[in-house]
Amino acid sequence: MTSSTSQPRHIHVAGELRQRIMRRDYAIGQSLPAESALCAEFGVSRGPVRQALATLKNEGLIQLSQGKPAVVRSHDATQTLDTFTPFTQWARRNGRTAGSRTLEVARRRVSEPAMVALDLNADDFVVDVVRVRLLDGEPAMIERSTFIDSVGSLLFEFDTDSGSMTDYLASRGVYFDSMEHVLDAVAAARVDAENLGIDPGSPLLRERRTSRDQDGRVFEYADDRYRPDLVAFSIVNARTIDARS
Amino acid sequence: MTSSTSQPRHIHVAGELRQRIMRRDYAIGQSLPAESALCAEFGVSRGPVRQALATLKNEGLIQLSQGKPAVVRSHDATQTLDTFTPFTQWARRNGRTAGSRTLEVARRRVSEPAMVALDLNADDFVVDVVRVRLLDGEPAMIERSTFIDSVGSLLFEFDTDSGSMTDYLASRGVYFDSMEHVLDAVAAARVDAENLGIDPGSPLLRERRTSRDQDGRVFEYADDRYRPDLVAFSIVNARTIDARS
DNA sequence: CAGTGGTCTAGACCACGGC
DNA sequence: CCGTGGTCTAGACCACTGA
Repeated sequence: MTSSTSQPRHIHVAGELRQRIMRRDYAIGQSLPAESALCAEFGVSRGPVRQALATLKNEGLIQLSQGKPAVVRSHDATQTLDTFTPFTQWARRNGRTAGSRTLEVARRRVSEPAMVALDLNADDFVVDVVRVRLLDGEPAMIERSTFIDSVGSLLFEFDTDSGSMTDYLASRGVYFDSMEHVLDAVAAARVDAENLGIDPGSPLLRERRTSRDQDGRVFEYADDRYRPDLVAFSIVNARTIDARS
Repeated sequence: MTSSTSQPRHIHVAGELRQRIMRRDYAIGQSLPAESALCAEFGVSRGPVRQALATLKNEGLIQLSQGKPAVVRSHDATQTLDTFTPFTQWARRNGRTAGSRTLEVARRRVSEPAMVALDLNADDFVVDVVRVRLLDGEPAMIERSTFIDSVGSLLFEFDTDSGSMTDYLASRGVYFDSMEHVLDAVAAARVDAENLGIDPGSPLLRERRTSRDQDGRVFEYADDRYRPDLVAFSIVNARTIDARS
């Protein structure tokens, strides 16, 4: 009877340990309890415990090595693969307020790059959403999302300035299951510059994203451009627990 | 008696499946054999098979879902967390030739940003290595690495133009175990522009990297600047097999 | 040397997918 | 409905760590 109705044990263990680490119960460099101790404490076998530790390792929180217990590496999971969490959630987690100013929501024929990414035909319709995203009130990013028609049509019933589009889509049964990101740099176009309050030609960090739902279907293509003085991407590239060769 | 002396079974299974996928034995969208079939074929229990599948999922090669076998998502693992493999290896894997033109290898007192990243004192010595990295003969990136003294001193016995610094360090017992990357964009400084053959002020993709060895010690800090017209970072952000909350 | 994590097995139960 | 993957257990062996 630990907490909610029925959560997989390894998730519960991971959550509990993550909380302790972020609460700074352990100093950086300090060891976690041995696996056997964790098994005893949580009343589970080694499987779930090891799965939980693998999760924390992937989040960059701990360091695993053979022969000795896991060691705390970092107190916050901000810098993670999960840095690619949706803008709103990311801001909230970092104690900042996210805002949004919608420039347009339009149903139209698909553009060239989106057509390729979404695997559509030239005469297919899509829904484009262009928004300026604010961090603590300041323009930090300009986001150009293109959704396949079936998903995009849901957005006309949604106030795109009000909150998290991700949460809204999830409530309508569309989950972001995996995303593919391509990162590079571009010079700010005139529109970009005007909306972000910077000089044309100054460097922007660009993220082009392809999102898939739980069934592996691509449903979003996005071109996001960030002001590098306000936002940077941080990624922990821990050798995956099982990738060695 | 499958292959080498004694390789963990899950690594062998992952390698075999990876090879089949990249060899295009399965079309994209096609299902892999069921876990039970894989168990039978490789003569192992479900544990190793599932660990192998988790690896491939993390590499973005397959899609896992409950109730049905894994589905092939991509034929090549180029776009992976492992995109952060060392430059030389990355180039080789993509069928391109990597080159290197060393600008300097110098032992000197640590610079401000490296001091912070490496957790050193202002009067500590480090070894700076500045190189222009070439792709098929063309300048693609300028790399400024700073190594802690004990590691950097190894580099004076190494021809930094000859091959992979990573491989060389590994041969001397220094392994890159995990790295932390911060990505943003900067305008090309005059030096950058000259060495990369571009205009000053044009946008560059910057990667600042902190590398740790197998014991979790930070030993390298690097500031790499890429020409965005030649290189982009590609990352697959699959929901980790065990991270759900 | 004893304790630890890395790996593996055999068997089990459940929730979900598709027929 | 049966087969699938998601999860879990109990027990085992080995390689490595550190006193």
